[in-house]
Amino acid sequence: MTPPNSPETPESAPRPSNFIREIIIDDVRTGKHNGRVITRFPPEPNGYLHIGHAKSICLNFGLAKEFGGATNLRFDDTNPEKEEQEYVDSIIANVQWLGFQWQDPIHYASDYFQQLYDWAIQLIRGGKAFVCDLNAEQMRQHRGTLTEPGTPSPFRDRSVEENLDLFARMKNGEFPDGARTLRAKIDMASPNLNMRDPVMYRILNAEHHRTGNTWCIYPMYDYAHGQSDSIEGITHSLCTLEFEDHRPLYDWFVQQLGIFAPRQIEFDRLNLTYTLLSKRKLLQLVQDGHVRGWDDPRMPTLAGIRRRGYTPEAMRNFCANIGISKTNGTIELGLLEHYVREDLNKRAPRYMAVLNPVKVVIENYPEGETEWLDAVNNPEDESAGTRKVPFSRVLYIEQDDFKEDPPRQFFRLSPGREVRLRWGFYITCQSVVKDDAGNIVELRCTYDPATRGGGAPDGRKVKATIHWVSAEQALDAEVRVYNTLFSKENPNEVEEGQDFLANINPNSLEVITGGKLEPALGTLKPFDGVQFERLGYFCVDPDSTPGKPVFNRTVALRDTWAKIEKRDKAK
RNA sequence: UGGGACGUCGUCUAACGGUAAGACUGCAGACUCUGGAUCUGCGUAUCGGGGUUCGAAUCCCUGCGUCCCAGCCA
Repeated sequence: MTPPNSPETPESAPRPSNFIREIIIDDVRTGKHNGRVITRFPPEPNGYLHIGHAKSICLNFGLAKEFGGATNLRFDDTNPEKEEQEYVDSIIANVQWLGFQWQDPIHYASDYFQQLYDWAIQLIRGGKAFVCDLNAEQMRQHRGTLTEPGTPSPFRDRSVEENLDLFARMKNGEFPDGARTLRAKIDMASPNLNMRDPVMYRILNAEHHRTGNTWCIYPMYDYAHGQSDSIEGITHSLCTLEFEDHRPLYDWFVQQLGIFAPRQIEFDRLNLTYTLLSKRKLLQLVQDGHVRGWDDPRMPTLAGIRRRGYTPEAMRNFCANIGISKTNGTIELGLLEHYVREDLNKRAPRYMAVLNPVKVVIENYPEGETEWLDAVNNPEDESAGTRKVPFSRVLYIEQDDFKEDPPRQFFRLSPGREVRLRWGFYITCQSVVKDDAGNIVELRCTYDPATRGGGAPDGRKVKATIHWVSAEQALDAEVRVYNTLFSKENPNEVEEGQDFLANINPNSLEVITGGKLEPALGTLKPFDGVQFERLGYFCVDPDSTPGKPVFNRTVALRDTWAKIEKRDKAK
């Protein structure tokens, strides 16, 4: 197999394997299912997809593709109270954004409601299911505990006829919500709680986003999932570790029904430092206004990271390399950022932008004059070409790039020192202008016309190259700089009586309004990703308006100087 | 105190009875018109205790630790 996006990269580094892939290799080798591999990605449409889902998507689609199979997209829509069309739409868009194509058509568990109902009747006829009149509280009491067996429902031995009648009446809407359930008749003494006569159907007079009011009884996950897999001919049904205890039940239904038996295999859920991957908690962040929405660039949702500027390629590389196992681990955020930088470094065009400007006046440059200098768009990609950047007497540079009293390893501009302006000239700082309060308002510099383009004919060297923007042509921009949403590696680690909200990082969003951009940056479209030289990768936010661009910082560049500074401060 | 699963560098993953390997991070250096990128080097790990074996991360026993399960959620 050839990776589609990297023709120059031979398959030198073999795709990392994992235990599921080994199982499939073995199945294919032994001719199980005639070598067919069909997987599925089965989200419940009750929220937005997040990075954890990306791992599952990459696994399912990746494996099927590798073995010449296919992957179904199936919505597990068996709980109408929590599910909405909005979520269906966003999930479809997210899967496509990640770059995967499912086998047509899109499936829904709700497509199988009638078949599931018919199978339930079959189980009733076989004495394998019964209608139970216990309410939720009573059922809990009968279930027993982790250490004590349960006790059978008093309704367990109803006749087949009575069960058939009652179940039909449940379906016909004769009973209120919660009045009765249909339960599988398995083993109330099983050490696995899932096998203690689990509920198959509950009465729910709720409108379903697809089936409307056709049904007032809805199948439970355990009853619907395996059979849905079976109907679709799924060969390998991959899910996360918490479903291990459900596998015996999954197998039980399929076996009792005598239908095609997929194999459920469980793998570890993704955890990321400084990040929460729980739909419930993400929903709370949105509803309580801690973030600006599901697609807030600080959110770990796919909509959020897309807006943040993370690329599908980076996400796929990340997922392919974190591995699949059964260990409960936590990936460091830095690893994700590594893959983002790696991808963007190859592809993002470079521009110059000054986020915290200080004015520089080139004293020996003529007033009112502008010249256009050539700048390389991407040193990593010659085909990206060059562009013109205006240079004039008044410029902006980054405040951090000047220190009146430079510390030992500071190479940038300071009084009397010469540095290079990227793609421009060598300049030397002659004097510093301050206001009455002592704040620096302006740097007076001179330039060397012989260094045009950045080279010195006499061969003299400078230790630093800094970025800059010509004041006259500069575009004003809002730049949103993001930090982690939580200040703790594990946001769930809290003191007694607190919840994860206590760990929200108050500095997760920093809005810079006085950013200065080189003019070429005005031609970009929303979601375009670029590098601001020496600062990081940024992308255009959809909040941008024609006169007022808004950028999001995707991820900062690795910053050796910041590291030195931090270390020195710690001393 | 039931059942299910899992313990390998700081983190994640590999090694399938035969020299514990890779990635990220960290540190040091080279190079550089981005203190970017790239390149080079260095470092740290088999949960504990027994056993089987010529040989154990791997098999067995035992202890310890972590995660999941008592929804008419998925």
